[in-house]
Amino acid sequence: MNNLLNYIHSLTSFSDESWKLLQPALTQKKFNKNELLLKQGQICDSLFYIDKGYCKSYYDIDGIVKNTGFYFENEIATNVRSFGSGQRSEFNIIACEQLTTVVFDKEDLFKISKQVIEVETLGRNCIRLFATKQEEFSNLFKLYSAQERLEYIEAKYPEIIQRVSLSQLASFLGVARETLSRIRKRRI
Amino acid sequence: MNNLLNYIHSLTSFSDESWKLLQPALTQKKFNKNELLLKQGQICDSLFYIDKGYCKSYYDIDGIVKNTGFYFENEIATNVRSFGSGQRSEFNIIACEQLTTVVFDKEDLFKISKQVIEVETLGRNCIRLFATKQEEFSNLFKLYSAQERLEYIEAKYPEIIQRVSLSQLASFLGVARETLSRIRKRRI
DNA sequence: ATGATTTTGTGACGATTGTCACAGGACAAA
DNA sequence: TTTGTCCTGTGACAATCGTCACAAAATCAT
Repeated sequence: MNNLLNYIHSLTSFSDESWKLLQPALTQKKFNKNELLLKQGQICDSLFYIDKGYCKSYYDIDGIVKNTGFYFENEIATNVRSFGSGQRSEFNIIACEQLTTVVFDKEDLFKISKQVIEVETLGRNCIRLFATKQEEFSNLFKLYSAQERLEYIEAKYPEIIQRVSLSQLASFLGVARETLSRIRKRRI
Repeated sequence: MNNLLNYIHSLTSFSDESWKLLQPALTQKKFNKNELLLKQGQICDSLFYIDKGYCKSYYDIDGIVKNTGFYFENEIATNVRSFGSGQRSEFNIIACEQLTTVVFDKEDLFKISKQVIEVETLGRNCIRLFATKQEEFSNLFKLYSAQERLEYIEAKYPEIIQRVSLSQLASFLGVARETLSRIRKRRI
C-alpha cells in the first residue's frame, strides 16, 4: 500500500483524510503467472494498480494473440473504455509474472469520488496519464517506421525491452516476430 | 453555446448552477482555414470544443507533415500531454475549415474545478473519451493491416472519409499517399 | 471562363514485410 | 540427464509498401 500512496502523491495533492476515505474501495490481490485479471467479454469494474510484477493486455483474434500493452510497477492497468462506459471488454489482461496488485472497485470508487473531490481529481489524473501514453504510442505508428518504433521504445521504455520477450513485443510494435528479429539483427 | 451544453449533458450530470459557474472559463473563438489553434513549442493551456468545422493535429518533421488526428463537431481538441503536464507541445493543431470553437481556459477551469465537483467530473469524462479513442486508434495498428484500418475507419468514422482528403488521411492511417490510393482502388 | 493550385492516379523499381518451414538454443520440470 | 516447451534466428518467396516521376482530374480564386 505504501507504493500506491507514493504513486498517488506524485499525481495529485491528497490528504490523509482522503486516503482514509479511499480505503473501502481498495483490495490487495495477487495473481499467478498466466492468470487473467480481465477476460474478453467481461465488463471491467476494476482498476489494477501494479505493485510488483507486470501484466499485458492482448486480443485473441481467431486464436492469434496480439499484444496491445504492457503494464509494469507503479502503473494502472484496466480497460478504460469498458470501465468508463460499462460495455464488455474486447480484450484480456493477463499476468506475465507473479503479480501483486491493489484493486480499485469501480462502484465504491465512484461513491467516494462524489463526496471527496481529491479522489475525483486523482481519477482524472490517472486517466490523463493513460491518455497521454496511448496518444504517444498511437503516434509512433503514424510518425515512424518499425525500426524507428523499436528504437523509440528502447530509448524511452527500456524496461519493456528488458522484461518482455521478442515474440511478445512484436505485435505490440505492429510487426511479425520474424521481422522484429531481422530489424534487430540488421542494426548490429 | 447550446451545442456545448448538450455535449456536457451527454457526458455527465450538470446542474444549471454548475453551468453558470463554468462560464468564466469559456470564450467563443473563430479560426480561419489554416489558422493555428496550437503551435509546436507552445504550452497548451486550452481545450477547444468544436462547434462548427473541423481541425487536425499534425507533426512537422523535417518539413514533412504527418497528420495524427482529426477533430470534428462535438469533440474536444487539445494536446492532453501539454495541457496536463505544462510541457511544450510537440505538434500543431490547425483549422481545416472555417472553425467555430468554445475555448476552455486552463487556469480558470482548474480554479472552478477545485470548487465545483461536477466540473471536475466533466473534466474526467472528457479525458476518458479522449483516452478511449486514442486507445482504439493505437490498437488499429497492432491488430490490422493498412487495408483493414481503412475499412475500420470507413465503417466506424465515415465523416473522416467524407470530409478529409485522401492525401490528408494517408499519414493518419500510417501509409504513403500512393499506397492509400492503391488500397482504395484494388477493392473496387 | 481561365489560369493556378491542389488532389488523385499510376507506372517502375527497390526495400520492407508477412508467411511458412525448420533448426538450434535457453530454460524448466521430471 | 533427459524431455518438453518456449524463444530466437534464418532461408525462401510472395505480397505489400515507399519513393520518385509525371499526367490527369478536381478545386479554387479571380
